[in-house]
Amino acid sequence: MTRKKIPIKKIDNTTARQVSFSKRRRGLFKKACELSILCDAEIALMVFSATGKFFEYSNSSIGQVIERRNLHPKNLDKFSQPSVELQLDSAVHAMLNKEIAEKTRELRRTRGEDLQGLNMEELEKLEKLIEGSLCRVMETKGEKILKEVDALKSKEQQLIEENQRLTQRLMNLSKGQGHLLEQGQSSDSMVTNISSNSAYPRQDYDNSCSFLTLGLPFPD
Amino acid sequence: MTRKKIPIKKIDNTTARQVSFSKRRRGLFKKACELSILCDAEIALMVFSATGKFFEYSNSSIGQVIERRNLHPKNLDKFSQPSVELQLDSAVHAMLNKEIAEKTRELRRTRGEDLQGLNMEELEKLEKLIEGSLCRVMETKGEKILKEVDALKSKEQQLIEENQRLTQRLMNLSKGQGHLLEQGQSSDSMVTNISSNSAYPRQDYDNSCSFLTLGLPFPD
DNA sequence: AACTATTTATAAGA
DNA sequence: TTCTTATAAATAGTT
Repeated sequence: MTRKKIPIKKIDNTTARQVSFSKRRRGLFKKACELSILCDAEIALMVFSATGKFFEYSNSSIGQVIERRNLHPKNLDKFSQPSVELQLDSAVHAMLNKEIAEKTRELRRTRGEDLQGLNMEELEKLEKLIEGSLCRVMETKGEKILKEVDALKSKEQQLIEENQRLTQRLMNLSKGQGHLLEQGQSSDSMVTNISSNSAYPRQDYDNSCSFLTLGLPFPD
Repeated sequence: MTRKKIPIKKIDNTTARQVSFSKRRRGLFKKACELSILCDAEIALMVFSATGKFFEYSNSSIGQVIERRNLHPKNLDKFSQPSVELQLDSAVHAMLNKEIAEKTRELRRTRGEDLQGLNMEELEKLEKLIEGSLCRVMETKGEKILKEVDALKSKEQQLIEENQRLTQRLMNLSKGQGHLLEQGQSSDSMVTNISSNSAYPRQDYDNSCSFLTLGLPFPD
């Protein structure tokens, strides 16, 4: 297709044919790859050269595509013998396939794709549905955050109490052996140290606080 | 590859993606066909669109190519298709049912149901997804409204022109037979009557105005 | 579905 | 095989 237009028939010259095969095979695979990416398609491409060399491309896996092809309603008949059981199976397949197709279409619309066939009323309805979905997700998120804040607060309370107990013990000790406090710290700064050094690794109180135990980021 | 170079990533716009899919699929099949003829190659090409439609090309037969592939030393029967037998059917059922279950669960979550098992990160992701869906629906709705407003405007223009023509004809008539106007109306009120009595039922000019021809409600 | 300005693919030559 | 280049083919955006 360039220096000269060539007719679409087997290239006579063997060398030219092999060169063309290499170039065009690469071109074909590239096009297949682009199609799969651009248009979200699943593709399997198998090529045998005239000399028997094998090449294949698939964005998923050839086996997967072959299987999916065999499941496709269009190809079911090629597999079934005309026995009653198999006919039943085919009917079941057809039903299941139909269900999948419906769910797929519904899902795509719920994601805001394939909307051109809808009229204004249907669009309004879909909009309301999605708004509802969004509300529920946000609500769930809000509840989760509140729960985690509560958990944090109670953890904080426990730590404060623990601090107070420890401070008290130190105070009691220092009454008996006053010189020990001289090399120590004020009780205020001690609170800080105790909470950051001992609270995280300990699991004594509870583990409902997923921010701490799961390393989740604190919401903004 | 034309008016503008496009990046090789999923095309966002659904319509554009579908159009591109059609064009490129045809191009790909043509290239495959040319390669098989020019270079005497055996080719099998299977394509599933994002919406699940299936297309295939082969210069021999897909089944033959698949078989040849399975025989190829390179593909030491990894897990080639389990030949046509009964075990296939239960596997097929299982797979289809699994697919339905997955789609159902996905659909429920997209609707904001069954959210308890999700962590904060997943909730955020879902929220973004649904927001995107909502945007697309609202955008589609907006486009539709604009289109219909445009259609209405052009209809209006046509009616005005029709009115002017009719008025002109009446004027011309009245010049010839001045007395006829005495029992009639002014040309102003005539405009109103003409548009409401004769314009709606007529289809001479076009039928692109879906509010009028389909009886759609006018957006608020 | 058709058009067309560009980009991409590629036949021939080196 | 690989590179170059002149030309044919494919196709994105538009109508």
